[in-house]
Amino acid sequence: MDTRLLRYFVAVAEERHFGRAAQRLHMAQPPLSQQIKQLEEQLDTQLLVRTTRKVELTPAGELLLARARVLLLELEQLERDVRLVGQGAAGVIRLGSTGSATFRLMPRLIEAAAAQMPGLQLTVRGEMLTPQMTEALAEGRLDLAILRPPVSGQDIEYMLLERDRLSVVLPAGHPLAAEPELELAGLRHEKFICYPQSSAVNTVLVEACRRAGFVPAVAQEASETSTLLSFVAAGLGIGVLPMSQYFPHDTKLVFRPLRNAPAVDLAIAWKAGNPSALVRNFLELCAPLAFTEGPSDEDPAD
Amino acid sequence: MDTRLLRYFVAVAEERHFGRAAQRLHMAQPPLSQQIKQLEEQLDTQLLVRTTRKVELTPAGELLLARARVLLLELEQLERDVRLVGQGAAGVIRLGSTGSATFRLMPRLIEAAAAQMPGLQLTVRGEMLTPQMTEALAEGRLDLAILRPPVSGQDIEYMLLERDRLSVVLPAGHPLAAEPELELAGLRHEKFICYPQSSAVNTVLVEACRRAGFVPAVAQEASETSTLLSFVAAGLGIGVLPMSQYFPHDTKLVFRPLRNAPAVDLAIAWKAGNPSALVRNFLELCAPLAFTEGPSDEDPAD
DNA sequence: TAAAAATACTCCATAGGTATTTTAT
DNA sequence: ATAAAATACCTATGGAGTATTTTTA
Repeated sequence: MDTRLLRYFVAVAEERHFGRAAQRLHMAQPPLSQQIKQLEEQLDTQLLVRTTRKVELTPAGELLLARARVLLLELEQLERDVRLVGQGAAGVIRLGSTGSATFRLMPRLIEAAAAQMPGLQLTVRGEMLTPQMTEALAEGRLDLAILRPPVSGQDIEYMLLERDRLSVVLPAGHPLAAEPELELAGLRHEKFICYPQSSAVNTVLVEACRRAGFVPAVAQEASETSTLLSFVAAGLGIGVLPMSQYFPHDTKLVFRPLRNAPAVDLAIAWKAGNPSALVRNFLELCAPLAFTEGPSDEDPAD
Repeated sequence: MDTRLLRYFVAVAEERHFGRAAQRLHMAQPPLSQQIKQLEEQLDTQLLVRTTRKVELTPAGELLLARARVLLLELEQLERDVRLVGQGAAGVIRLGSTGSATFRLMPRLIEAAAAQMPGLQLTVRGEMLTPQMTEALAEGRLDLAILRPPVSGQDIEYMLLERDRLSVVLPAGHPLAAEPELELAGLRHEKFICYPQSSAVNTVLVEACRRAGFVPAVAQEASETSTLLSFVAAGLGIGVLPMSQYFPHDTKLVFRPLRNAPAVDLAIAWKAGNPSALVRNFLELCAPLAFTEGPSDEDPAD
């Protein structure tokens, strides 16, 4: 059974008149009569009772009319949806994210997506680490990931969203809090509250310390920024983290910039090759949100 | 979008191979490639990624595959259902019935219908009177009615299902209970518990009494048989009702046949003209259930 | 280089058009 | 008598076939 025949039947059944239905279908009456007859033969069932004065539906015709309408609407909807997905205007993006993007960058992205890509459904998995995310991208378990470069090796492309710099967070009474700006080398005897070993920030920190000639002493690991800050506030050690992570929530904490602070970038990454139209559209949406030097809306000093 | 194209697409998407899909569709590969290309052009959307080694689905293709399968199944189901309704194997019959058929005849009909016409849905309205039912049939509010002839006039056809005869029911101590068989004329001085005036049984009774030379004195009307019998048992009067209504439920009641008992028939009626295939099938199913003399499985005497 | 999809072309089935007839009110 | 559907016949679009080329793993 062809959708064309269904459309023809619905037109005739609704108009109860072959002539008017033919007009509505932009065709002549005789071929319409033929096609309806053919439909009835195909279904081996009389659908219409015709006299020269009126056209009436048989019970089978009533059933067909009701259900054909629904089917045709569903088909139309399907066509629309396929078009939307094809144009990258609708669909699901599985987005991984580092924990430190959750509170500043992610809300902006989600807001922008909701406004500009209403057909997009974002499935966010937060609190992931860079190697986890690159692996998930490579294996197709994620479509996009917000992570901190560097990216180990293969098959991952990315676009910078934010260029950030490391800064130091100290407990309020700490002697180094007297200095307006700190040197990394001056921290060699401190105890550090660190992000997990495999995290991008920790990788950058350890490498920077190595260049400054020491290995940082890890007092405690903390996988979330809030935990890390509370450990620092409790005096368990000092923290080193991206400036953007700071906002003045606690008087027991003091932030100090680092001279020649190592850069930590935030980027959106995808598997190299052909990202889907949807992913491409989302990346276009991200591009204007990207900026290259630390936060501008908040002052990280003190 | 044509169902043919959907079928083609589903075949290719499932086989992930144009050649095999073409085989499955009993056609050559080149026209299949062309048709899929055409579908993609119609939808303005790439559905498949082809290389010479493998065929893969785009997100739009995945969506189309999933939903096209559903749509095609629905279409198939619709075709089946229309066929069933067309052949009168499925659909709804609105069946009216006189109250006195509810306990003997109706269960047999319903059982037979459930067994032989599983697609049939019977909507039964019981406790109706003959004139109500003929009117409802004429106006198309009922498809069939189980009623007692005669049918007043117009446009109603019927088939006899049961030929029954009137009998008398007496309170146990009644003088007439001594007789094994009664004459209607002998009841001229009795008080009667009657069915409603417009009921078919009452019509037959009044006419029979008129011919016997009297007008029955109505002590009480009762629209249901059970009510009527309880009034008789209470000694409020005697009853006259079809033999088939009797079964020995009460020792306070005595049944006696009437000599030359007037016939009361039970028939199934429909609007004259072209009953639908469904109604015709149901009538065919009823025909073998019809019988012409009173109950054979139960003995109405005493 | 070999398997598979795409292209080029040909053909014919059939959807749709026009002219006319039949039918029911 | 007339409006409307059915029939008869014709045309041409496009779906499907065969032969061949292109592509990429």
